[in-house]
Amino acid sequence: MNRYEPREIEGKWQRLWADEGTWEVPNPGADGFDPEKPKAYVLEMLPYPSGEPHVGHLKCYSVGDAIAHFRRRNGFEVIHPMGYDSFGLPAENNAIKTGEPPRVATERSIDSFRRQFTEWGVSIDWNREIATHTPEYYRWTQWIFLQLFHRGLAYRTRAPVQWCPNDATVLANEQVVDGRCERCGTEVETRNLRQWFFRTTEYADQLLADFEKLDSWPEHVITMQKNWIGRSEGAEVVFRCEEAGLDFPVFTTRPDTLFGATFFVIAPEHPELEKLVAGTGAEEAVREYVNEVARATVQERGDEGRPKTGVPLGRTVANPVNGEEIPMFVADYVLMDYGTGAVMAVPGHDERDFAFARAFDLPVRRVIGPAADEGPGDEGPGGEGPGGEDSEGELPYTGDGPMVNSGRFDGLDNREAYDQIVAWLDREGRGEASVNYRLRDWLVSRQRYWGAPIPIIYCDRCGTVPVPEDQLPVELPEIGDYAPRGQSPLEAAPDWVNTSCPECGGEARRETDTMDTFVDSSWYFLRYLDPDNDQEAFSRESADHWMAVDQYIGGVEHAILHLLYARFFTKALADMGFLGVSEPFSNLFTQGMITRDGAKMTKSRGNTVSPAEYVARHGADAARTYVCFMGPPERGGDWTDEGVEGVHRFLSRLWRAADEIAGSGDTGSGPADSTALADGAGGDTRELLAKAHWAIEKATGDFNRGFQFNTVIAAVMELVNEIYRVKDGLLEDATGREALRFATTTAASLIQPFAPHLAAEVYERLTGDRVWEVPWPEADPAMLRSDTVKIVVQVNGKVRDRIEVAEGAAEEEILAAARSAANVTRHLEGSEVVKEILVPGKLVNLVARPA
RNA sequence: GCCCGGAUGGCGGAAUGGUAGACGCUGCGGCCUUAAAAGCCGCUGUCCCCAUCGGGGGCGUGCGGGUUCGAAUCCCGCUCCGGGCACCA
Repeated sequence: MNRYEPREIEGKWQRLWADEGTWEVPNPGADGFDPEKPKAYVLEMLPYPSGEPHVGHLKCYSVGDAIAHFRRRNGFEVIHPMGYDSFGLPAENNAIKTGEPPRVATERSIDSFRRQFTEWGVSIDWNREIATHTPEYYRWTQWIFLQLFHRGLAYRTRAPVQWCPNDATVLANEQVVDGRCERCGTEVETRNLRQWFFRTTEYADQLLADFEKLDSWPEHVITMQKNWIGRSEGAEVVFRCEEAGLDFPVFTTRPDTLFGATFFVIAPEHPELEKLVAGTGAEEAVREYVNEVARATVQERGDEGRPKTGVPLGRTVANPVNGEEIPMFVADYVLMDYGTGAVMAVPGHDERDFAFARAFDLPVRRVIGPAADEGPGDEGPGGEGPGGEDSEGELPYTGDGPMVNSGRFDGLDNREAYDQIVAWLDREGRGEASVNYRLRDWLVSRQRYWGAPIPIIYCDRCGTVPVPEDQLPVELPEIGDYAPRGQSPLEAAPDWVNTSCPECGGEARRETDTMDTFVDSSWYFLRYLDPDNDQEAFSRESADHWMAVDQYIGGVEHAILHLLYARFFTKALADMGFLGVSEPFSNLFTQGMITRDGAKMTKSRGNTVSPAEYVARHGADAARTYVCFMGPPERGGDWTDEGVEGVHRFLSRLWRAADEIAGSGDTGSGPADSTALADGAGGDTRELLAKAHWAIEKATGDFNRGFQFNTVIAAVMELVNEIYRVKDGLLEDATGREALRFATTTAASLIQPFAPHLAAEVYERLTGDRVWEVPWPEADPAMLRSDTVKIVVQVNGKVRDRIEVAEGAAEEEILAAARSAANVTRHLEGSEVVKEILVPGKLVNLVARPA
């Protein structure tokens, strides 16, 4: 008998697939393109090539490849490309340390990734491979930047931005977590710099509304994005400071509490602050406070539990609803980059305003009573009933109720008052309904070397001039020193920086910042569709055919950043007429993280798993199948060596069964016909065939039901166990051998999405056919039925016996058999049956009561 | 604090109103072998009872209640663990 040698088998099939270009698919208009064939775009998130792929990659591409194979065998033309997110900080930081150019290290990593993906046997159309650091790619990243610029969606402005002192660059809001740099964990600082932004806020509403257009995204990812966009409805209300001659609009979600405003707060960065305090005598104290706030880290300022601080300004503003003059303060709990940078403070109905009022001993006024229907039957502590002093209720009160202390609105339900007050403000020209978002514009400038240069030139005469499209790409120059010094390392390449103005031809300077690498990965799925096009980023025709991505697979850690940016790009490109779809990813699958010894794998813990090592030891098929078998793929799992070995053992059993059957002499060729075989067959032959059809049914169902790969694989394991149970007996005769051949080829066929090499080998040996070209099997309903069914008999809900009855037996017949089952009669002794429940094909429950 | 997940044998998990623990791992036993490895076969939630093969019963899906003939599954109230958000007016 031969041994299962995965490395030999895998190498053989990988060479064949590469030589034949098995996974390559043609674009519309190309040779072999079939317009009738439905397409499926299966895509895993673009990997960042660093060193070697880790188990997270193994899982992602194993899951994605299983889906790709399954779709192909269900009749789809599957586009399944691969590339590299090859700009980015790790390569650059390595360059700073070692002096080795980032390109060299990056391309070495890319080679390693490509080699391993090949060794894993992932079914990739390598003709479409891209890498974002190549001029052929970033030329079009720059081109898209220019399109956004022309449309007003890319702009440059001076703004307070978050600066990471360690990485020496600014960061997008999304890249700051708890006041720290998401990448390196350093506390970020606020700096006031001129930077490039993409106007993501322009699409805030559409980004929210279009969740409707998605077929299947995990609910929690949608929730996370909704929270991130943070839409709030409210009103903009103008408060006027007559002494300073200034108007201060505020945004509030609670215009119904307007009569409760007892003071007014503006942010320390508010542009009118200096003008406002001039001549009040508070200038010095305010300046000191503002400086103090500026020194604090973003994290310190963001701490919610911190006591409220602030400084009175010696000015008042008039409350538009009642003309009341209320004092103004500057305080850092008001943020400049949300709303208008100023708030009306209603301490009676807002926690934060309440805390500030306590600290500064300011009046607190109730303007909404507790809801009248606090619950009549509700036995609250000291429930005094409606006659009690309900205005003594706890403040701040953030619930609903009737209006009080609100002039002509008193007595109204506060929801109703909300609408009336907004309408009144509108009529008086003092305010209007308004919507605010938490989402900010996307800061894309980075003061780093290893990214796509921003294609802009600054000319003293002409101002900010976009690089003409025919001069793209603006190539990244070679430089000698990559160390960041608070400005882009590109400043150190004078030949490159100094250029001529495309408009007037005079002396001009290039923009030296590069783009955030999330820009590169916001459109790569479009470049795959037309990777060699040197006239366009992608042709409209190719995008119309292949988009949207039918199944996107990746880690949940990209739930906000990458997915939001890619959605923004898609919408902008669609609005500019380059695309016919406005959502890039119809279906999203987020795979769970693999841990080791219950902990996240990190180099410092020393608990990392090298996929290459396991592929070398047990084969790619075992490694791939194992990561899909660990548990439901959307959940995480703990890697164990025994687990991989178990899967290897299973594949090995399948291989040896096939080897034995193939070596047993006269077997048929081509696929075995199980229907013909089943005709008149009994005993083990019949049972084996039935098990094979059961496995087809189970595997197909679980595949379609949210990619439950663990149970798909378990079903095939059961089939293989059944093959072993009957194998020795059935090898005796031709019919038995044919049944075994059918069961074994079925097992190979069902395991093919996970273990494509082994499946190809087994299938070819037993049928002469290529399994990846064979349609996904279909279960024969006739084979799923059996002549008899086992029925569980319960007495009062407890299982007491099992009976076997003919399929389709009459109800009375089954109940009679149930009542007379040996162990049932014992439990019914001295009782009478008062109710009989029959679940067809499953169970009988006899409800008995003492007689 | 708010919003999402999750909790089932020694372990990963299966079962989404109808036999709890499929499948895999671990462990134990048997066969094969001079021996070992590999392989093959069997057992493996827990406690108890009768017994020779075997058979029977109690308990059991984080905790407490409820609905139902029947609940891991549905409802109400908790506990713990994981993730996300958090001075966003």
